[in-house]
Amino acid sequence: MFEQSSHPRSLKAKDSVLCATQELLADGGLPAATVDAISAQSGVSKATIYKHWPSRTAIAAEAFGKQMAAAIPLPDTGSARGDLTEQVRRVSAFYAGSNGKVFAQLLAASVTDPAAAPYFREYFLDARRAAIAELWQRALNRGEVRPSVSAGTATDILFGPLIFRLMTGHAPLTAEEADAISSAALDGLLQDHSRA
Amino acid sequence: MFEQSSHPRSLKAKDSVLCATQELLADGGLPAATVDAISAQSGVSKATIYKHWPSRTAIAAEAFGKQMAAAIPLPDTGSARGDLTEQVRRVSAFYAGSNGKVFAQLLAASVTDPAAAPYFREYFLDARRAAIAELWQRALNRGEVRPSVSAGTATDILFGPLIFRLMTGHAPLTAEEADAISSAALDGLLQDHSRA
Amino acid sequence: MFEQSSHPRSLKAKDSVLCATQELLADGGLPAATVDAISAQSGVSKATIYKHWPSRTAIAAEAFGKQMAAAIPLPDTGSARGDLTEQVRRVSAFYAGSNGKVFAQLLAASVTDPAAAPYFREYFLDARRAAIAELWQRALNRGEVRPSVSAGTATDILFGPLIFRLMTGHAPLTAEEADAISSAALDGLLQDHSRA
Amino acid sequence: MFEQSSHPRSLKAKDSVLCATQELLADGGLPAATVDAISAQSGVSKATIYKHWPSRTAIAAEAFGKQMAAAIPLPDTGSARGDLTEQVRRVSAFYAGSNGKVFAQLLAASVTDPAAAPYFREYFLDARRAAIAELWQRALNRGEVRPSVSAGTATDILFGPLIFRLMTGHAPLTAEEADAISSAALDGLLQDHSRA
DNA sequence: GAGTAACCGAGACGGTACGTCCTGTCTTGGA
DNA sequence: TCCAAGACAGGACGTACCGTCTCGGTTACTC
Repeated sequence: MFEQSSHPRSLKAKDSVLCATQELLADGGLPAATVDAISAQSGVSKATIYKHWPSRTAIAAEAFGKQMAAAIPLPDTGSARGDLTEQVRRVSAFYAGSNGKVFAQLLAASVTDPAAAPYFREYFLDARRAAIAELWQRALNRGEVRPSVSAGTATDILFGPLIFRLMTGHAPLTAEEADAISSAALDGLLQDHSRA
Repeated sequence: MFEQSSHPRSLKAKDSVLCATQELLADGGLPAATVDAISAQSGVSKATIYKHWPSRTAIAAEAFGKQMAAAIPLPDTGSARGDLTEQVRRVSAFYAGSNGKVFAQLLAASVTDPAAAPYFREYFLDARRAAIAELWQRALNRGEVRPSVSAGTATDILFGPLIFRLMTGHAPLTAEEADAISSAALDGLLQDHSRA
Repeated sequence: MFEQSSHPRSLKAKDSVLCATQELLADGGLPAATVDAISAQSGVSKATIYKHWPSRTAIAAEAFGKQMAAAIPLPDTGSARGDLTEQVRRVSAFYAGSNGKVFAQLLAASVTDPAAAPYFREYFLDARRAAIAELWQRALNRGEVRPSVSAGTATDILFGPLIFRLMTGHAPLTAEEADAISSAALDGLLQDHSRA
Repeated sequence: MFEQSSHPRSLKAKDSVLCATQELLADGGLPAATVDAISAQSGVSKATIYKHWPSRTAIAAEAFGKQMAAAIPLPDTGSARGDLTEQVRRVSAFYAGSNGKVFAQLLAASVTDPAAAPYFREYFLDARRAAIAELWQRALNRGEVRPSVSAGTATDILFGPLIFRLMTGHAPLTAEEADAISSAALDGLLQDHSRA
């Protein structure tokens, strides 16, 4: 029930590190969040940092993920189409902003650094995908979406294009583009009678 | 008529570099393709290498892109649905293999290294997207696909999910999954009368 | 009658530490006798260790000194020349062995770590020098040695060369070399007619 | 004849390093001469430093050795006794000063760091011992010293005691003590009638 | 053909970050 | 009251790679 660690200072150190990392990420993106810089800014020694995280990418993922957890609240418009359209728009806007840059750097770093991948997934993907899955299940119960399509597949189709554009920059992430994507994708995901 | 470059050695040097890089990529992925290693393996000095490319990622993009150019020939099944379904399957299979790993590393590196992004786009995205766009246009002419959806949007919806999975590894890239994606996506992209 | 110390654990802790340190020294020399390693091996916490010794070198000096106290018993051949020659030979042999290595490391560490120097002196030098001094005094009483030379100076002249060789390794520490040193030192370096 | 290195910058870098190290040694002794500090002070990167020397002790040995090469010129009083007595006095005075501290640290470090030992020997021992050997040979030719004693043994007997005292600090390094040592060593320790 | 550029290999170099190691202090909770 | 257990800051270590630079030899055009 309670934090029973015999050494509660761990918590203070972790907090300091995450807080310092957030500042560094905000200032200079992932490249600025070197372990040395985090150590200097947080007052936590490198050795301690490496006791808590396997790599700097993992730290950054946790720091940025926690900070961004509530940045994109799930919409509730009453309809699956409305919810999903809005959510695609929100995620697109998030990716388009300065946070999107950091997110992309983080995702990129997770590819290179296998130790960080689980952190990235935990702090960015899992919760969000679960929320979308719940939303999808509700819509399914209401008969709004095609039962043949799984929540995971739907999520990938709706948000994969945004990731694609974020990573390669081959197309903009404007609200119009977001709507174009969600509109085209939803026509295949929703039941016919739910289509616009 | 003849090669009239005043310094044809450039060409040999470029070739050597690209060839060496391909080998290094095949052996140890992008991390193995350090500039020092490329220089050593190719016999081309670092100075010369930096005369031809802005960064190691650019070299790797060009080397890997050229090698993979013909790895995924566009299908021609006679129908838009058939072509696109098959293409999604092929790309998915490519991503799932060992080359997909390198591709992911390359895409990740392009995020970090702005100088390499154009190379990545030229050698991986542009030609392929153009080909899909052409395929899309043909389908459009035949009335198989919805005119409201642009080729770019369609491409992103079909292949973005694969990129998403490749980068995060949150879901497998099997043929079944590829079909699930293309099937669900195409229902929104194709004209009603073309749907399965 | 019984162990009546108010904190008998101290004694046990000291013993454990010294014993553990001896093992570590035997296995890997001074570099292996890390405070963490000593703590782990002895089951005595670092805090407790630092209550008893000022530094790890001090621990090692005490541990190794106690162990080696009786390793080189003073000879008693009946004559000053015989005793001193034999003693130089014994010390040389000791230095030449694997224990000599540890001894050298300890002496070296004492230079760097001022807190350990008294420990080193207590456990290695004082008793031995006192013994030699006693031997010297006996010889003096018997008229065997020059009264103009103090016991300390004689000790330095006889054993300084061994230390010199041990530390720099510029010459071997064989029995022959030991004899050459003691012989020359005991006789003097100059020709008789050149002496003051 | 001339320095024909294809990369003369090596020399500048080496010089900078040695010069910076000398300053650091003068200011804070060997502990101050960390590789990081040397790098910072000299403007030479750590990687380059490690290309030229195997360890910081080696750098310090070379830097300090070169600086001190001429610090103790060999005396020439006309007699072996005079020369050797004076030389022992000079070396003792050198050891007693602040440079002696650094010398002791260097010798101590050479024990711990095998890679540095050759540097120490080259820059401190070899030349000096060779000079003494020459002096010894001259004295031998003049019949001043015993032919049964080698130059090396004589050197060890005369200077070993100084090293011994320098390292352990068990006795002072005053001029009087130096004279006591050289006098006793040159004459021998035993009474004439006790000698073999 | 000899002269003269541009070009190239080789690799040293400064810089930056890495991840590891050990020390000596300090804290906590249990015996 | 004392201790084991071990977290922690601090700081040096030696390594890796980057991208720049300099050197001296070679090549291939020019005259």
